[in-house]
Amino acid sequence: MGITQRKEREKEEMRQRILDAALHLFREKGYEGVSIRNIAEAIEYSPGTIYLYYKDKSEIFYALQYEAAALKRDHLLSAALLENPWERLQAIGRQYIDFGLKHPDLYDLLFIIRSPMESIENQDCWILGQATHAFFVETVQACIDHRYFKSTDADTIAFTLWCHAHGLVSMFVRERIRMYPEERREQLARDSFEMIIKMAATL
Amino acid sequence: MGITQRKEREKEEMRQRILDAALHLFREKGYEGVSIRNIAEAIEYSPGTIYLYYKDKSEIFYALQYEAAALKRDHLLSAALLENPWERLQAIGRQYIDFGLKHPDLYDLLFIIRSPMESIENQDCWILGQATHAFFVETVQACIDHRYFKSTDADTIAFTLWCHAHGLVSMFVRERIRMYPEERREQLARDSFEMIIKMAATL
Amino acid sequence: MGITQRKEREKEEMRQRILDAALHLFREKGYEGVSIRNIAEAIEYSPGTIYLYYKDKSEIFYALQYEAAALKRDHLLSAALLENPWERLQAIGRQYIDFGLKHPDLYDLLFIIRSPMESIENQDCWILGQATHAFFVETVQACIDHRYFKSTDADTIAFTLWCHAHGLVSMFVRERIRMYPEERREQLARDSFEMIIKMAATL
Amino acid sequence: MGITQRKEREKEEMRQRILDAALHLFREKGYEGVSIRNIAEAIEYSPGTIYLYYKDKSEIFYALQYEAAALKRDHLLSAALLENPWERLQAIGRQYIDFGLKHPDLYDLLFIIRSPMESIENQDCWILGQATHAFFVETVQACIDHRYFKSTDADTIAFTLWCHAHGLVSMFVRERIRMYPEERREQLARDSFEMIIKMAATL
DNA sequence: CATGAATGAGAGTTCATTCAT
DNA sequence: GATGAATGAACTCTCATTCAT
Repeated sequence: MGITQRKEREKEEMRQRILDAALHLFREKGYEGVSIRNIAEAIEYSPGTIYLYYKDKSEIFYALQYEAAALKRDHLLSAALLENPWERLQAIGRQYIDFGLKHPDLYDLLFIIRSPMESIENQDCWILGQATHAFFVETVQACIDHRYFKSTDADTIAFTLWCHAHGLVSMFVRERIRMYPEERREQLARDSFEMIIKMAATL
Repeated sequence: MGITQRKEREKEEMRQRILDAALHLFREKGYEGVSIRNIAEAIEYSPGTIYLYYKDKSEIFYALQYEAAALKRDHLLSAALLENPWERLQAIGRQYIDFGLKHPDLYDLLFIIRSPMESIENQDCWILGQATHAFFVETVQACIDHRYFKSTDADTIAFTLWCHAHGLVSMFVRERIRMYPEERREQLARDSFEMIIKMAATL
Repeated sequence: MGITQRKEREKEEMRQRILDAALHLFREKGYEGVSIRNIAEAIEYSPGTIYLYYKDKSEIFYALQYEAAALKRDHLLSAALLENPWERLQAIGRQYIDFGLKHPDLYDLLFIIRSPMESIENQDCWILGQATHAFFVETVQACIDHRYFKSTDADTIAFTLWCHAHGLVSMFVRERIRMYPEERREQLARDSFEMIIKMAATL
Repeated sequence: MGITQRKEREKEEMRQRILDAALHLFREKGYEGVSIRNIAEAIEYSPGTIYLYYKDKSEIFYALQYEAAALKRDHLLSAALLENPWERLQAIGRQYIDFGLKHPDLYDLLFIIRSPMESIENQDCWILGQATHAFFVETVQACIDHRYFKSTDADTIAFTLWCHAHGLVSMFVRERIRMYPEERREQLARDSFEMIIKMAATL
């Protein structure tokens, strides 16, 4: 019994090691830089070994996405603690953007990359994402309930705010922010966030 | 005399056929799916033939991007005709989003795809993009001048609106809109656009 | 008749232009740099046109070799004028080496490059080469006749001297002279030539 | 235990097989005729397999060169044993030429072929070559020290002798010896060697 | 459990050559 | 006489994946 457990644990550790290496490569060299061979090299195992822990490359990819989703959830945790829904909403937005700018690769993985999204294999990640999203919508609803907004369409409000945040981060992640001079970018992001908050307050 | 013209036309047609094939592949299988060999196969020519029309792969890519940029500009032309700046601004936004939803592949090419952006070879496309963007910012400024906004920070207003529109379209293009049931998506997009317009009116 | 002649002349001019371009490319980028396309580009004609003047690539190659052989012969002409056989022999050697060091690419073409030597197409070049060589052997023989050498084996003497000169030049042309520091190379070549002359005088 | 050894041996055998095939192709079709695909075909493996044993094409080339250098050194070993410097020098020359005539392809590889000579990757071969050359020069020096030569310029003497030997072998390797009828070639080589030795004795 | 050897497919490119026009 | 379009084969190299050991 203990043996089985240990084996199980060791297996999990190996999977994690593979994931860590993959994530590392992903951050360093982008999507193209992640190849089975590269991962194998990084963890100092043979390419074949990878297949003992993951069926194929896409499985690693999904696991990576899940990992990113979990990290993102953790990043929003501090915001979740705020009781006041309006403050909480602002904090969520701030942290969401912060996450995206701090971990562009992970954000990319979650919200931009083209991947076989439809595949059911990615369920875990999907569920996690939906939970986070639900929590966001609920916070908007709470704001409505507490009369922070006159509008009562929680979904549209949430979607609109998300559009802004996603658009903002995406421009950084995929470098369309180059439209603006480097020294103004950060300030612009901050100002735009303030502006959307102020705008939202009028809803 | 006519011969030269015909030849010229045929050459142009061939270039277009290559571009069309490339775009098609791009839509179907994403950037990775576009290979010289693939294109060649699609148009039923040998791989070498492609090189008679485009120097290398990236040139095809740039041509594609330029084409997309031109189409997008054309798509926004009708909006440009409106005299009233506030109405013009709304029209620009509407058309921008409309373009993105109607031509997700082109939008992707322009605003999402990872590509050798820094390369100067893509100058034409870049210039075109900047012109369009400048026109957008000028319209915002015109709105300010005509007292449609109290805020006078044209750049931030423009950026914020762009963030929203880009975020919205991006979710469709890269299928993160799957978070929402299919039958609600379009309505949500419309509602969100209305909402951002209403919000903007309070600036 | 005049027309035929003009045509003939024009054809010859074109062949020469092709050859010049080929030679130019050969000098600039080495053997690999000479491709039908490259030549065509250089003379601003289409690749197909080349085939109207030369059957295939190897024919150009042979013509090039002949050209090189003629240039080399011309280079040795001044030596041929000397009456005294011993002085003439020295001059031939000096000029031979001089030619090789000044035109390493041509020397390569003539004496080093692997080519379908056996092919009869190269006859012209071959004949020219033999003539030059015969003249060299005759000069050795003349030295013998005038008692500059005690040995009477003209062939072996000629061959030995040629070995030295060819070895010397070859080391430069194919860069095995790198064995020696750059600043000493030229001096070494000169000294060695003096040495072989002095040695020869003892024969 | 034995397994590791066997694997190691098998790997080495495979590397050797690749090298042999490469050398074979090299002999048959010259440098241009050696391609990864060709080698793969020759050993009846897939092209990719080659890359499991050699990083890239140039590595194979370097390995080949090194092998040739080692064989050549071995070929000269017997000469090295002779105590008398003058006899040793003659033996070195004889063996050098003998090596070149017996293994024209290897000689070509070492002393004629155009290759990325400057590359440091070829260090091993380079070092080996320099050692051999140093030994040769030292022998000349020893001859000087023992008054076999009056001249004291070891470098020039060595270089001159090398020029002769290299030129002689080169003519055979690159077939310029065709200038002479086949039945005389060998004799000519022998005679010329005798002649250069006799000449050297007068230095 | 892990390996290492191997594969087949595919990438972007270049080339000599042909041929209808 | 000249062109330009096209081909097919070749090039080096990388990759995900499989499988006997």
